[in-house]
Amino acid sequence: MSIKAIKAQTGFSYSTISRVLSGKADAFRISTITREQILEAAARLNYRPNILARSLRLRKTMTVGLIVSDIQNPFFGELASRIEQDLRFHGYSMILCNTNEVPENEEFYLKLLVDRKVDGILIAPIQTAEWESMQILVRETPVVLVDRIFADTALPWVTSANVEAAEEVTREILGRGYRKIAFLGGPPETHITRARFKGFRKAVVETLGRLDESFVLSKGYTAQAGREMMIRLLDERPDVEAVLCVNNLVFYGAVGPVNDFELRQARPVMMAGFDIGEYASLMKRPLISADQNLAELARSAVGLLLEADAGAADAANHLTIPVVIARHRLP
Amino acid sequence: MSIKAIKAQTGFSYSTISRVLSGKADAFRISTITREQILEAAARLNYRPNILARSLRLRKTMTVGLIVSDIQNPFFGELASRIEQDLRFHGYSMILCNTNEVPENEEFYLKLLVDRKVDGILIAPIQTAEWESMQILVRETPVVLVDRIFADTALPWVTSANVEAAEEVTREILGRGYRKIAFLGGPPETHITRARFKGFRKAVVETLGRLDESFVLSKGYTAQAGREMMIRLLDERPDVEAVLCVNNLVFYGAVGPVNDFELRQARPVMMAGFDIGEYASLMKRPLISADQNLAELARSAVGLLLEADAGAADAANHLTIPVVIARHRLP
DNA sequence: ATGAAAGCGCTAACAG
DNA sequence: CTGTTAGCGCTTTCAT
Repeated sequence: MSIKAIKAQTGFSYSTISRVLSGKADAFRISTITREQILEAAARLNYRPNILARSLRLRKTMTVGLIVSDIQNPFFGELASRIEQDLRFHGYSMILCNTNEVPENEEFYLKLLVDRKVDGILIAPIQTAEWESMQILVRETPVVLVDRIFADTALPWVTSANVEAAEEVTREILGRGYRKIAFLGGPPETHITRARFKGFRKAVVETLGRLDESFVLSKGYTAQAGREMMIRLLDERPDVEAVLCVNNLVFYGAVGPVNDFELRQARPVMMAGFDIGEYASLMKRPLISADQNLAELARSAVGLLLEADAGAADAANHLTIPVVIARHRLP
Repeated sequence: MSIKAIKAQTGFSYSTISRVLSGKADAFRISTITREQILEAAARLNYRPNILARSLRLRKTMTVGLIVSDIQNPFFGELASRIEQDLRFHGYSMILCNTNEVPENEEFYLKLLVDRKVDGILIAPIQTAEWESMQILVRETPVVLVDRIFADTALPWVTSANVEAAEEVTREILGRGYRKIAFLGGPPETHITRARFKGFRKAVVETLGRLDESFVLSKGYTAQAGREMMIRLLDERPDVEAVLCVNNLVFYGAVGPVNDFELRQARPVMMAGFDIGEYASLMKRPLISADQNLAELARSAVGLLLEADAGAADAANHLTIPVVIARHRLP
């Protein structure tokens, strides 16, 4: 009823009105007087185009979906925020979907987004490989993986230099004289845990000759998992001197038990983790954080997706972003 | 092209196919054999309805927008997550918009959501009153305010019992013998800051007879603001004994300076704040946290919105949810 | 129990 | 420079 209303007011046709309203007046050399009348009527009637109708007609929604596993995690909060800003800069809106680390939700949202005819999907997947229905959906809509990725896939992805970062942090810990060093991981088959453990193991094996398996735990990416792993570790290996946590939440979960332990034993435990970022200032303890470059991760992911959307040949579509090591309260 | 494809395969008409596919087969007493053929063809062709077309036709998108000020804040992360779950339970999707505490973005997103024909909007506003263009937009789409609200508005809202919670926390601090107690607020004209300060002042004045204004600061809701306020407070009133922070981020920003101060002065400062939640376990310090009931806040907000969407008479549409006081590392 | 046809609001040939 | 018209994919009277 809306262009129609302007038509009723001004007497111009659908096409002319549509042209003026979507900024194509110049291209069609619409007369100034006509433009003015149309724009005036539009303003007066408070005209707003119906995006649904436009999208249906153009087969383009100017919307992309972002699927993350845990929006309560400030890491994903920042990632989502940055991606949204980048997308908005390019004229796209974002629909944010939160799977809460539940694999079934991943399929649900993927379908939802495809049904909504989004122009593309960014996903930090929970699952460890392309599942069946994903294969089908992906044929319709460009998908880019970010942060968490599948090891072997033709899909474009962008992730951090996880192996290198974990190795560097571990070497730093070893360089400070700690020997009994543990790793608290997420689900063992996930890319992030595998990559970070790989770097950790490399540094330990190359420095100490061997890795003591009783120092390696893996359970999940949540604070709850971190807490449980740490309690178990301190119980089974009370001689532990340092620990590397696979992500921020595992670190946050582990801190409590470590604090208690230190009080009882009067001996500090060195802690390190990924993406502690700002939250390092809450703690009085020394710590090392490998902070991913979220700005770059977001920018690259959006870049890859928009390229894919524009139908670009998938050239260099696998990107790895360096990680920055930050030392807190350390000499 | 999609119902059309099934039509081509089965020979049935648009109407019959549409009826079967949208579960109205019983109502129209479509014969079993027909249903089977249609469903079989749909499955084979991997049919998915075009939501855009359906929404355009039905004038209903089954989507609501949520506008928050800072999605990097785990508080809003949890709020968004809970609201999304509740909405999903009722069959709605959610578009999440992040204003980053920038007022202009608020208007931008409000327009965007209205243009997208969302069925309703939930918003935790930055601004302190209904601004002009909001008035217009709101005529088209139901809006419910959550957490941050406007003091005097006919719009439905749900918020926490902020005055009472702040008062209770302050009395608890005073009851523990602290006298020189400060308040770190957000922007002074915002509802949350006003309400929490009101409770704080009431407890202080009733207990001590008067409130020393040099213990009251207000700047913003970010960690940066919290840090700056705390540094200034410790500089100007180094005799301060306790501090109540208006929200979690202000608390997080304030912790660093307080830690340093305590080390220098060998005297502890009691800290309290809102919605510290899980993050309390990161810190070794005693603290008091007034934790909002996010589950209930989310549930109520969604309830009010769906009622408004259903066109219910706006009966009791202003809800206040109790807050829980949590003591950490305190006798 | 099924079909024909109109219309949601918009854009883009095509026509002048 | 402007207008006519078809059609995006779906739902829904109104017929039969």
